[in-house]
Amino acid sequence: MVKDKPQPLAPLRMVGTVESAAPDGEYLQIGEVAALTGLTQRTLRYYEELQLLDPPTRLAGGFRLYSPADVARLRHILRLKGLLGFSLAEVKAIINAEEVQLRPTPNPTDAATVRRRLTQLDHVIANTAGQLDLLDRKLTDMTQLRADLATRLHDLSAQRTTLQAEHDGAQVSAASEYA
Amino acid sequence: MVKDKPQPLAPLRMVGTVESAAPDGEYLQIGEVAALTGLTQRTLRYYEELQLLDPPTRLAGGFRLYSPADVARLRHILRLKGLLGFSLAEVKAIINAEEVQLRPTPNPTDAATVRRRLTQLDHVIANTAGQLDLLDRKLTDMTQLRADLATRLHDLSAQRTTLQAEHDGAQVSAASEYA
DNA sequence: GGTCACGTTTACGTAAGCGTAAAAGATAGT
DNA sequence: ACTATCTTTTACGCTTACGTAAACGTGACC
Repeated sequence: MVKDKPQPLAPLRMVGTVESAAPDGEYLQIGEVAALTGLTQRTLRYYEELQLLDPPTRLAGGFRLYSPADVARLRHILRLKGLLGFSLAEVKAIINAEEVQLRPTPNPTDAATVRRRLTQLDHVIANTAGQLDLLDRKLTDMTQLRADLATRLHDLSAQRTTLQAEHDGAQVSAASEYA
Repeated sequence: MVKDKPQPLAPLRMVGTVESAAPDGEYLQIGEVAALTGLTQRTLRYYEELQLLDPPTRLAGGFRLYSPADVARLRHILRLKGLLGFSLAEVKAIINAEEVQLRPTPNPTDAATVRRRLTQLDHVIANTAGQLDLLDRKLTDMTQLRADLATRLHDLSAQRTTLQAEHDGAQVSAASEYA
């Protein structure tokens, strides 16, 4: 499961001139983010290429600098993909829809604009509700699976103890032969 | 999302001679199984090719006949794949491992055999426990995601009612212009 | 200023998981 | 026997989600 080059994680922690006048606080380089998330650098660049991640700020030399927000967004992507099984294209659509509604109304009390935002909001709400439904279905299914697995594990343990006793018994009788 | 050919699902329910002397009860043809599971016929044949499904019994003419057990196995495959995100190769390994331990010990009380079965059992138990752990991690993560989604949905609804009031207010004042 | 680990872009490669068409045979109904 | 609807196998194609190499620049350190 080792990806990329061996990359024995080494020094390199610079404060070289940042281009985007970023306040530089908890910014991470691509290798660190990769190690943090278990992804490869290739994958991070790929996600950026697909515009799942917005272009990170860059160090003067061109090195990517990921903000905590970038990392958070990445985590969100990963759970949409890993937990709900969405494709990257679907994930992109979802997070784009999410971004849209983050501004709490710029308050342009124009009637037509408000109506447009209303129907737009309704779409987003419907989508979110749909995701919730999907998630709930998955949750119930997984709970069922969990029960099945637990039962199976229990049965296996029982079988094991039985076998163990059988084995000990055989050993004892074998030992008694030499007693 | 429509797969295969349109296949307007038609008659065809025969009792033509079954080859494998199957008692014929709830046997289904491939198209019916496909409709039942949401998979395509191609996918069913593909799974069979990967030996995820064991070769179904065939009608004299060569048509596949799936037993309820086959369908059950298929469902199990689908939840391992869909819920836990295993690849088909991993699924195959898992169900193979599962099959092995279904026989409740043929009772060959040979000491060496018993020991082999014990370590074998231990492996299966470890794997099952591992799956349970994975599932539990997923469950907690999904619960978290559910909470986030619910919060978001709540916020969106609140935003909607606010906007709706705003809209109504605008309508009212506009209407009052003509009163 | 050399070195070394880390980063950059560009581009071809690939494995999984099917889709899709082609040509043909099977079943049931008329 | 004819037809409509199912099924069969064979085989090439395709998309997603990255892997992997090549060639080259960068940042920090000695």
